[in-house]
Amino acid sequence: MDKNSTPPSSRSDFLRDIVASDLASGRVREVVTRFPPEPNGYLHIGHAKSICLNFGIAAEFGGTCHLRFDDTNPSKEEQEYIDAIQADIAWLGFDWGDKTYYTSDYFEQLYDWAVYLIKHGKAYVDDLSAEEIREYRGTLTEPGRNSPWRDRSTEENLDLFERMRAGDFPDGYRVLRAKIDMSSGNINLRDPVMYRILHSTHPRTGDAWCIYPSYDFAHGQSDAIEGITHSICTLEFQDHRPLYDWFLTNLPVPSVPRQYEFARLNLTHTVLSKRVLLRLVKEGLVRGWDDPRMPTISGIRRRGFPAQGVRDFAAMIGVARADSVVEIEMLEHAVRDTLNRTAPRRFGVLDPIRVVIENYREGAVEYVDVPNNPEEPDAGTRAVPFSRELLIERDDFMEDPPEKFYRLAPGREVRLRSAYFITARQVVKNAHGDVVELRCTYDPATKGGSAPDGRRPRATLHWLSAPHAVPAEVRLYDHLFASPYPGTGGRDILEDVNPRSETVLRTCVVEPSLAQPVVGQTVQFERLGYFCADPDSTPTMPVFNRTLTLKDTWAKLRAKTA
RNA sequence: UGGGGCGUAGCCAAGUGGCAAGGCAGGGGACUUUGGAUCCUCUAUUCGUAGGUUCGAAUCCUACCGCCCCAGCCA
Repeated sequence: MDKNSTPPSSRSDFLRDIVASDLASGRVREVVTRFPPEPNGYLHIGHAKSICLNFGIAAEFGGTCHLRFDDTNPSKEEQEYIDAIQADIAWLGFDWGDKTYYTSDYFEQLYDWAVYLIKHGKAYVDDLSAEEIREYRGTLTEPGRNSPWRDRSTEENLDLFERMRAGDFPDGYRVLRAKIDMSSGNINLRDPVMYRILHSTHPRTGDAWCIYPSYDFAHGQSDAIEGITHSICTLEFQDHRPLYDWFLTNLPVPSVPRQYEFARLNLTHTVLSKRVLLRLVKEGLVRGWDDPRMPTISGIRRRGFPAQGVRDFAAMIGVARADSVVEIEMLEHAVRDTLNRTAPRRFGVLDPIRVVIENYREGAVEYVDVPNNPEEPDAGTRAVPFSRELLIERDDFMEDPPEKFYRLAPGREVRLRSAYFITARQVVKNAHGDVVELRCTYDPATKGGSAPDGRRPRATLHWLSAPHAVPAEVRLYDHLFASPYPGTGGRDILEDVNPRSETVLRTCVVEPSLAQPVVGQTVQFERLGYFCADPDSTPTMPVFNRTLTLKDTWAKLRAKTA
């Protein structure tokens, strides 16, 4: 197998064990899973875990995975989200063929099943108000009480339910409830609401309905209709499983799926709550759902994270039932790992300082060959212009260098990557004492970056020919939340937003090959990190988002010393 | 004081009665035309705690402790 596509580990986990044994025992012939997003927001990295799980299991066991929009609440759902969700899953690299479903496609069948339960005395129309229902439900430690409407006749229930559908009542006027057990220790079994009245236009069914099924009444039956074998969801639905099973055993469903739960993803320095994400967008704290700092799929895509890295991350963290918070460094590792193998190397200087090579012929230009990716020789080389006036990173020079600083300093020789060795001869400063230019000399014998006499400079710097350098804007990103556990201090979580999560640099320069970058392509600026061309790029000003820095042991050393 | 879950290293996580995988993070070193990458190497006598069963327990039993979820006409 190609090392570039080797999964981090072909692991087994409790879900794969269950699927394998169901297949072995013949309980199921073929595996059918589903990813069931509600189209009320954008998908985030937590959904990516679920997507990789559901599509991954289906693929590994030769089954199929459906995409089903769980669109039972038109007051929160929009077509924009339906479109974005599909784009995100496709980008992640999964293909659901023609298996696109909507819970709303089953509204008629669900309605019929509700009537079926009424006829069997297992559902009733309740006239209690929302508040009364809450009161009658009891508490965690006290049982609930039966609604006075619980024992209506079948005829009356049928008539009322029909009129609910017909639009005879305003929102919230009545609900249809399952008749189960008001004293159950499991609150979900205390006569859960099956249908509520909602005069709201649905993105798909328009105004055809004014009653909508609840999640509990829709999900299991939708699974059954589609022949889902393993209905995988997150831990908070554990308490709903008895209800999920109750509907399936009390209804003439075509198949009997089973629900399994796993722990949802939590990430340090990150918030994965649709509610909070929506607020960040609505309150303008970020550039939108696809802001490069957002943990949304569209955000990390714009940031430059490769889908492969996200998939590797999902495989790396595994699946279990214990609540956990994964350190974001793991995600970053997976992303760096794939980018290291695949990202083309380029030169970019974020904070340029001028270097004049005094012994280099004025007006001369030569092109040096630079490897596109040392990790992959087949990627070839490119020609980068070199001339008398260069630009290097300001951080790569120190007039009075501390110990362990190996880069350029007065009198010191360093290598310019793939070009020549240069030695700093003189420092030019302005009236404020700021270094504005370095006068250097080069050794013509070191062309290509190696010396015939075998001497080897301690440092290699990236560089640009000043007259050929292309101005660019670079946006530096850091964690959206500085705290590893945002929102835990009793503050409003939005107060924890890192004010330095985005830094815009407008005086950067990049090599000529990046003048018209491919938007969405991530390259490595050598020695700096990975950068992805942003859609905000214009023909005269490319814009790059810093995906991640390279690991920087010098920065770490310096921080430790300071 | 009801119901449902979960506790293995700083963080994920294997392990299902035979003597604690792996990854991330961190430390040390080698190599290096990216202070990147790569490569070596170190980090749990111990599995929430206490008892018990057994030749043998992270795995079985008992009790206790801690954490998470549930009282939407959200999903």
